[in-house]
Amino acid sequence: MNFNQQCYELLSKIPEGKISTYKEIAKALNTKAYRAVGNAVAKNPNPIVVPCHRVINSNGLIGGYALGVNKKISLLKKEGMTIRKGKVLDYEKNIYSFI
DNA sequence: GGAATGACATTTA
DNA sequence: CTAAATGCCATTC
Repeated sequence: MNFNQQCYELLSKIPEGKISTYKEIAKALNTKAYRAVGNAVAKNPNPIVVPCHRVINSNGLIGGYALGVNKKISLLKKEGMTIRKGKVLDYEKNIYSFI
């Protein structure tokens, strides 16, 4: 239960125009449960309050979204990301480090 | 308490 | 580079 809250907290810290990966989030939480992170975000109760659409796979793929992948892509594009074939181009430059 | 699931990651071919 | 197989952790049934 608390684990999910931690994830949401980190997610809300991601600034606009930046993105993060499940692995990075897990690392920020000082754990290796990137799987659990994905699980936690998947069950996010408030997709509007928490910018969960800024989380993608470590290889740059969009992954999935509760409200639909197309919605996620649309949001990311709005944020300034360039997406090709379900993956974000130059995602490495826009990864948020969770300082 | 145990088995199954998932918005993943890494390694190998 | 793409594709398939294996491992992983927390949550849920």
